[in-house]
Amino acid sequence: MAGINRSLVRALPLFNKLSDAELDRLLARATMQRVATGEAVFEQGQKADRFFLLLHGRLKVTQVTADGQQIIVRMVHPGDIFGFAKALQRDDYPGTPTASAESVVICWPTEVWGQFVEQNPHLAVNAMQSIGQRLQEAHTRIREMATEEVEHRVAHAVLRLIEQAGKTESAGIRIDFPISRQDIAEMTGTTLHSVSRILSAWETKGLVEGGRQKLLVRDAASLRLLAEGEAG
Amino acid sequence: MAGINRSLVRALPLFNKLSDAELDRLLARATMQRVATGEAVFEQGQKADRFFLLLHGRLKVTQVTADGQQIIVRMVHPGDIFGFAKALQRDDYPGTPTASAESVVICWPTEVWGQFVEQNPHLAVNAMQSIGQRLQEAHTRIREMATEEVEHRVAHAVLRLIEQAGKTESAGIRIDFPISRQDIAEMTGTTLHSVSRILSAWETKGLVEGGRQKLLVRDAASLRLLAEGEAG
DNA sequence: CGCGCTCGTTGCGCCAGGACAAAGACCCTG
DNA sequence: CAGGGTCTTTGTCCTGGCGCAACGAGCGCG
Repeated sequence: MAGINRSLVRALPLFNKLSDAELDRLLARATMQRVATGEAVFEQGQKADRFFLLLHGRLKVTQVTADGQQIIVRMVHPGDIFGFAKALQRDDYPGTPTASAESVVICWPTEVWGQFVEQNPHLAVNAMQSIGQRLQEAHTRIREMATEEVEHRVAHAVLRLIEQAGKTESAGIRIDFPISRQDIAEMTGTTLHSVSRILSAWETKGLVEGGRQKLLVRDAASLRLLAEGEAG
Repeated sequence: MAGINRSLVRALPLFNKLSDAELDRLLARATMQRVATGEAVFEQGQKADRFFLLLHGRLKVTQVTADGQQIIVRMVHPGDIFGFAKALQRDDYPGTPTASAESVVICWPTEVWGQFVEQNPHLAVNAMQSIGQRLQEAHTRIREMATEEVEHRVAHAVLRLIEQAGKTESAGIRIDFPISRQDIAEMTGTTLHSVSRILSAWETKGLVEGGRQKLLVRDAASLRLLAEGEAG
């Protein structure tokens, strides 16, 4: 498909052991797609006929419960694969990936996955490592939700965000995409109100600097202390 | 290795596309090991040099937090692989699998994994599906912990247990291995006390029947209603 | 067969944090 | 630059469920 930046894809860990020829065959089956901010790539419950790779931008994957509550399952960063339902033995997508920022994805029909793995075991190994890491993260989150109180959980979430999407500025580290208090609440299993209170308190202490859909971490070290230690 | 029940292994979904010859080569590298109740197969933090398959019995995988709190990450059922850290790009085991009942495991050196996947992509695909399901379960648990209150979470946990380890008896469905209130608490992110209160209440309503390390579900349908619906 | 240990039950007080409410602050649009 | 929508802040109240404490019950062991 014309338009896909081949060297960008080439550099992804997921494809690190593929030959150029193999990569080309893979890209030949791919389609590129632009996703505007606020738009969903697909919807929860929809039949899973494609899987995706995020090239640019940022997505948040949400799930809606039966009673309408929403949670953010994870963020998708550039280079991540998502919409992998079929390979995970599901017929429908378990969540909805929505663009938090202007994004570009490429996608393949699900059949392609099986075909390529047969010919190239490395791909499966790499994908498994990537899914394995997601599993680790999920377990970490479960542990946090079970044992830590809200302020610690929010601290951990923010630290994770600057790790995965932090851009160093003169005043500190900025989270590189628009994120609301509501988003952070849905990532940590609390309410918008509690997050707002906590961030305000941190701002008073000089740990962070807020703003509409913005967050700048001034003092990551103190935040880390707060996240780990018992004392605030 | 002598002593491994080949037809039992043959029947596992994980190996469903392997030829008999391939299976034999795999088993040739395996070691069998008996694990007594209460004993750990390995310890959290230990260097991951082997991976495992549970043949018989039941394991609970726990993680301990820095401040000493414990949670149950998941239960391992017969046929499940565990201790997969290396394939997931970790050097050490993230948790401790402890036998809840007399168990038998087989294990391989981690190097074997890479070798076999190269020769047999199906194995990778199967393993990925299995890990994918674990990821789904983890997300489900995260969603529950974020949105549901304790009684609902406990209901879900118990339902999951009878699904994965339920033995139908005349009076209802029994959980087929010793499980304490503390265990259920660690699975649902609450305290032993709350679980005890909840189960007592259910017993009064005739939904379950308790006992020391025992649990019998008398009325799974009502429990399911309680887990899903808003009303108790 | 009685002693001790582990596991389970239950009562009570307290508080983190959720629910509700209302008022700013910021941004886009016409 | 006025108006409306969205996001955020902050206050007040209220409750689920945790912490603490003490007791009861089943099980294994000498």
